[in-house]
Formats: sequence, structure tokens, C-alpha cells
Amino acid sequence: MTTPEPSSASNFIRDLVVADQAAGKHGGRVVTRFPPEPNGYLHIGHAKSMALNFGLANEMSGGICHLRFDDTNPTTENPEYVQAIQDDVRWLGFDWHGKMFYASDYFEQLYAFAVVLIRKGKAYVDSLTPDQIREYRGTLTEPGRDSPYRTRSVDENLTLFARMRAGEFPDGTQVLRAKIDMGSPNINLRDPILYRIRHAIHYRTGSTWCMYPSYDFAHPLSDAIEGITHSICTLEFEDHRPLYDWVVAEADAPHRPQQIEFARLNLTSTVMSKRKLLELVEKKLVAGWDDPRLPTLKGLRRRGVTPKAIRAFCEHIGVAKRDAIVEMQLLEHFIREDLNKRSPRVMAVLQPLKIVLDNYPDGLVEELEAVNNPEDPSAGTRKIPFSRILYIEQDDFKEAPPKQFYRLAPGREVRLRYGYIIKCVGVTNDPQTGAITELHCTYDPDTRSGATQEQRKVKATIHWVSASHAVQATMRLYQPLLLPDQAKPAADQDWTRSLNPQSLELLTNCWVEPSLRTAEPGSRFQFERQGYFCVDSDSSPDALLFNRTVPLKDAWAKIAKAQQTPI
RNA sequence: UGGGGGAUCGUCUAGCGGUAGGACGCCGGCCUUUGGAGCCGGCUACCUAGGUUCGAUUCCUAGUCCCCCAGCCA
Repeated sequence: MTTPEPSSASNFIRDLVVADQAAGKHGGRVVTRFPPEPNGYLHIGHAKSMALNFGLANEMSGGICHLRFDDTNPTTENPEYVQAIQDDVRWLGFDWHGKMFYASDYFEQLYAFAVVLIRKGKAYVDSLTPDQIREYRGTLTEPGRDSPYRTRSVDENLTLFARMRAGEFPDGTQVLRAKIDMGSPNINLRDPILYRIRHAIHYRTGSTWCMYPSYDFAHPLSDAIEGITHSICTLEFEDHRPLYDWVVAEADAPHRPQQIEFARLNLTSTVMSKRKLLELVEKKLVAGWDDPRLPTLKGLRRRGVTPKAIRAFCEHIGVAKRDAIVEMQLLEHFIREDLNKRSPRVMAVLQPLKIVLDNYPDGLVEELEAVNNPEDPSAGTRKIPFSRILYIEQDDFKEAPPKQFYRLAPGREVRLRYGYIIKCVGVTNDPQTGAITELHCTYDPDTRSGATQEQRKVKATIHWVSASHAVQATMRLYQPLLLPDQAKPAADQDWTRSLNPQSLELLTNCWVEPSLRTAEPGSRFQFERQGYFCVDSDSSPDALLFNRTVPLKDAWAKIAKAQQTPI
């Protein structure tokens, strides 16, 4: 079920649908449809379409949105995708209320519609070769020419079409074409192909058919059969609309849906086309359709993104007809917004630096109380073990601290989150490399969190983990899939060369607080001061594996970057 | 040198004849035991040129630029 969300801003499609219903068009019914072809996985662009179609149906009284598999091409489709698509639609939070259909269920009816067209002299069987058909079609600036088979009699067409169905012709030898206008300035109207022969096994109809309807024929009629009132699609179908209307009218369809087009979603620094996504998967440039770097719904899910964040994003970006490229930062904003409210906080050290509290009693372990979620008091508190040897983040110490660096440095103090104020009194370096191997600090026993006498202020609070209690874990950090524009190769080069080689970073020596030992795959956390992380599906209690969904905003990183690149 | 669409802050988007609003982002401040979150303030836009009008981002005209269409894909 869709969770109620703040009513979205109006857009031209919503306005139109609202006006239609108010005017009593289609008897006041509103029926939309989400019609994926089961030849790949759904991505966030589909989410925009779903938000529109299901969203509209949900908010209009009596509205309904069908899920329809547009499976008219047996060579690219399979049931794996059908299942995955259903899972994704449900995961995103949409419900088709039992109205799930397949274009392939309409093959018999579609055949009958084609016969109607033939009888009316509006369709004919063409025996030109594919190459000839292309030649006869003309170009953008030159009109096409009539096929010599265009004037076949109705009876001959009927016979030929029946023989096509009967399997008497090999692939590519005959097609059924609409008889419209070979001179039309709109190429889609130059006798478009309605049926093509394909001796292929369809994943649902098997070998029942050896010819299949094209999109331009099947789609409008499927809409009409289902009583779709508003058939919403993307801009590239705009000049198919006259054909859509022609098919519905000439085939004497029982109902006339209205096609409306909107601009598809584009996102910066990622790829959204099915062709490119498939290429990444097939060439094993990513781990699979659910690789967390991909904008597929499966990928976003595995990365830890919530359905709610995706829906909020889709509502926010709006619906219009102008081409647009939405910044990834906007998606990240909605991800953080949702995760901030729901994620339990936890401490984890990604790049450990050992520190020894010289004056803390050896063997003593204190249980410190930590807040689970400051945004949600009902989340309660938990205990975290504290002891003499800890790990802190390497980035939280600098031997020579730059300006505005508030964290630990020789002689400086910081607070350990939920613990004590400590002071750095010594740095041990590797005699060979000079690298810092450990820090020596002292703690101030009067400054334990919550202690009444605690008055002192320090500029920074850092996270930590008790070395002997922490659990080792592996982290996967993600960067954009694509390189920034400036770093991309020329457009004529292989696009995969613009892939970011650093899109995945693996950190294997990380330490998380003990409460995470039993964290379930799929559960989400905020690692304090670092970001939102999700337990990967491949994680296990002895081999914890987390994916970073999105980092927290990092004010220091911004300052540090500005210091590096002075104007 | 065909046809179909589209142009508003850096990015999305609202506006439907009364002189541009929201969000992201960015900058500054407050607050803070997350340099998180939150709060406050600031930033920048109507593609161009004519016309109509008391008044145009909105209407008209002419340009410019961008996107889509020549699959027996969808």
C-alpha cells in the first residue's frame, strides 16, 4: 500500500486528468497503466513513471493503475524480468489491485483487430524485404514511395495474413502494414509495420504464434481493451500519437484512450538507458543488476535507499515536457532526509588508528550509555563498552593540524562520543616509514558523559570503538558511476571509458561496535559522523559487510577542500 | 532545405496579463557531546528582437538554441 505523502505540486498531466474527471470525460473514470517491457530491470526513471501513473490513480476518486507487461517481442523478454518487475513495483510501495495484464494475453484479440483493418482496406501484407522497406520509406526530407504490394486486394491480404499466422513464411519475408500515407512528413505514418514474422518461442505463448504485433499496433489497442483513460508515456512517443489515434479509430476499438507525453528522468553521473545498463551487467563492469552503484531499483535497494526516499524524490522533481537532467545531489538529499529520521546511530571506525589511554586502568571496562536516535526518543539507548585501548578514525588526528581543524592533535583535547575528554600526549611512529602507529592519550575522569561536574567544552567530539570489544567488518564505499564531465573522454569514444574507476572502494579493516554483530542483512544504520550504511545481503555474523548508502554532509571536508584550492 | 516538441535561478520546478515563488546547491550566522540534524539570513533566472497592451515570463510575429523521428525495438 502506498504510504500517504504530502500532496504533490500540480503538473500539466495532473491538471488535465483532474479537468477530465470534473468534466465527466470517460464517465468520470481514471484508469492509467504502467507498461514495462519485461526485457530488463526497472530503474529510477521507471519510478518517476510509476509515481505519476500510480500516484495519479491513487489520488483521483475511483482511480486505478494497471500493471501491464508489454511483451510483444519474444526475442528479448523473459519471466525473470516479469517477476523482478512485480517485486520492484511492490517494493516501491505501489499496488495494482489485482489489475495485472500481459499484452501477450491480447494476441488473439489483436489478430482480430488486424483483420478488421484488412477488411476495411486499411492494412496490407507487404512482401518487400527489410532493405527494400527501408528504401521505400524515404528519408526525413524526401517522401517515401508506395510498395508495389500496397494495392493487393482485401481477399489476397486476408489469405496472406492467415498464411503468415499459419507459419508458411520465414522471418523477414512478409509484414502487415497499415495503409496510411507514404508521403507523410511524419515518418511514423508512412505505412508503419503492424505485424512481423518471428519464429521464436515467446516466454508466455510458447510457439502458438510465429508473428507478433508491433508496439505501435499492440499498445494503443491494449490500452483500449483495458479501458485506459490516460495513456502516459515519454516524449519520444509524441510523434507516434497520430498513429496511436489512427489505430484506435480505424480498428473500431471499443474505447479511445488519450496519450499524453512527459519528459523522462535523467540523472547526473549515472546511466539510465537499458542498453548501457545491460552492457555494464553483461560485460561484468558491475556485479549485476543489483550492484549498488546502479540506478536500478534493485541496486538502490541493495545500497540501502528507501522506497519512501525515492517516492519523495519523484514527487519533488515534478513532471514537465522540457528535457531535464536532475542532479544526483537532489536524490541524495531525499535519501538523507528519510534515513536521518529512521536510522539508529551506531559507532564504527572505518580507518582505524589505535589509541592507548595511559591513565585508564588496565582491565577496566565501563558501559557507556548512548542514544540510539536523537531524532526519535522512542528509539531509546544502548550500552557501549569502553576500555583502555580504542580505535579512532585516522582522519580525526593530525600531527600538524591545519587551520580550523578542531579534532585531535598533539597536546590537544577532544571528547570521545558518550565518553570522556581525552588529551593527546604522545605519538608513536613506525621507525621505517614514519607512519603513525598509535597515539598515547590521557583521559579526564571527571568528564564522563552525563557527569554533573562536567562543564568543560571542547571543540570536537569524535567517535571511537573499544579495540577488544569491536567487531571487524568490511565496508563498501561508493562514488559516482561516471567520471565528472570534465574528465570524460570525447563523445565519439567508447562510453565505458567515462566510467569512474574509483566507483567502488573496499575497506576491509573496519571496526564496529559490538551491538552490530547480529545486524540483519538489509538493516540500516547511521555510522555517527560518517554516513548511512546498510547491511549487505551477503553479510554474515562472522563476515559483516556494509554498503555505504550515502555519506553524511561533511563541513570539514568542504573547508579542507577550500584550503587546498585557494582562489 | 521534412515533421514533432521544448526554452524561467548553477540544477529541478511553480507561474496561465499586474511586474518571478519553492526545493536542491552555494555563502554566512545561531545551535549542537555527530563539523550530522535543526533554526535564521543571503545568493543567482524569465533565449533574443520586434509588436499588442496602462502593464507581458505569460498574447502575437520573426529569429536563435536544444531534444526526438528514417528498427520487421519499445
